[in-house]
Amino acid sequence: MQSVAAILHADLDAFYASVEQLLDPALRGRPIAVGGGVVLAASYEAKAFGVRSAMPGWQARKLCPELIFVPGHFSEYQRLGDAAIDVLRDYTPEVERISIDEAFADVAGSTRLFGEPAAIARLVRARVRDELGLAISIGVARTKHLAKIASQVAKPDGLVVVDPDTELGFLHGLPVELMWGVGPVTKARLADTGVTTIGQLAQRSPEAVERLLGRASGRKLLDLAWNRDAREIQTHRRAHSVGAQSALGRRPAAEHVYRPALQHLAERIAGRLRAKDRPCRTVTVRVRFADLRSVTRAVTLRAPISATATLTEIAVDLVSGLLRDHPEEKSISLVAISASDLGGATLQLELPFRLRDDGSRPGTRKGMARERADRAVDAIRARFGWEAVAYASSQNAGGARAVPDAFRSLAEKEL
DNA sequence: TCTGGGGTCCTAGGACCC
DNA sequence: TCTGGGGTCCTAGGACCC
Repeated sequence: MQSVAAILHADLDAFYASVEQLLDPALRGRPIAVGGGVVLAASYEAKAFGVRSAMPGWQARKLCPELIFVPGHFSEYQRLGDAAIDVLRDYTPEVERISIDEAFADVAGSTRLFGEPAAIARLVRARVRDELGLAISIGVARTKHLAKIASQVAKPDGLVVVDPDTELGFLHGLPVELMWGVGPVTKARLADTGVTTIGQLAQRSPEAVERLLGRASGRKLLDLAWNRDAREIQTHRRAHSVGAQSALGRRPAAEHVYRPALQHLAERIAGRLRAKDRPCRTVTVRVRFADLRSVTRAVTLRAPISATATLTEIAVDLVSGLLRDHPEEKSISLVAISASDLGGATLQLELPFRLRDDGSRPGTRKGMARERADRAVDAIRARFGWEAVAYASSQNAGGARAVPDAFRSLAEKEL
């Protein structure tokens, strides 16, 4: 092997639930779930009963009658997640954060200062335990994919180092669903052809796997099965899309239902676009019907937009068109907006003939009014917080079932 | 009692241009 | 007069990840 095993994958164990047990000692050792109407996260004690995230609250209670629901300390999750990643950064700047509780790190350049990768992993685990009170599992391997699998195998609260000389032996004994990109559907398709382990997958011909899973997915999966993974750590990743969605329960497919919901989503999205100066050119909406089937509609504009009112109007138009195409659907259970085709972060100059957000020329009465309104709202929110002001029609759009906005923010990626 | 929310990537087909 | 094909952009749907 040419290179050493110097990629770390670090993953905080049952993160949200562990933070709650850290904050309240009475919760330690007990089955708990963050959330209420729906389980946002579960402790290991709750998982032992079959409780999973995204599970409806009533179902979780049925599986585990002693389950304790806690509302969640979202700002603490952010603080402690950041702090744990910062521990990794003390050993290398080559850190790629995947989510609030998970990151890759390349420590190949750090061994003279801090010792072997495995020693660095032990240091990180001990410091996260001592300084933050949290368990973090780490996998160490030559590639990202293998490090990620190793950290999964290491859980709970463990360390697994995969030696470059024995990596295929380690990999091939494991079930296929541990691989990145193998979910329930792919797992079932593979099982139909007798493949349940990564080793069995590796023995299949490329043609057979590509026929089964498609060209790109098949190749990718076979590469991973042979640990051919050339991906490097990416320290600065920017999002390619920004979206938001809102579950509605079961509501009539009528404008008085979806307009306020879309308005609220558009506010959140357009605010993020303006904050990073990354207007979007493509707007996609999704509507989920009562039977959980969902359909999408998209439009790509000639000029990029970031005004809340414009995004709202486009989304409302797309959704009403979509519903006209499905007259048989009388109720909807979710609406979503996604903004993509994002512009660069460079400041846009006021070119005289450039089309504005709303398709009008700059300086028109409509365009100027929208800009003034957005700028005023952005400024108030920057000073007094998001809740300080709302566009009239989006008030109370969330409803009692909604997940708190603070929870949503945790999953947002850097724009 | 009925199933969250924010993202990425891939496939297939059509429109359009050269 | 008929047949062809590649490339790009866009839309819709789906699988997957955390």
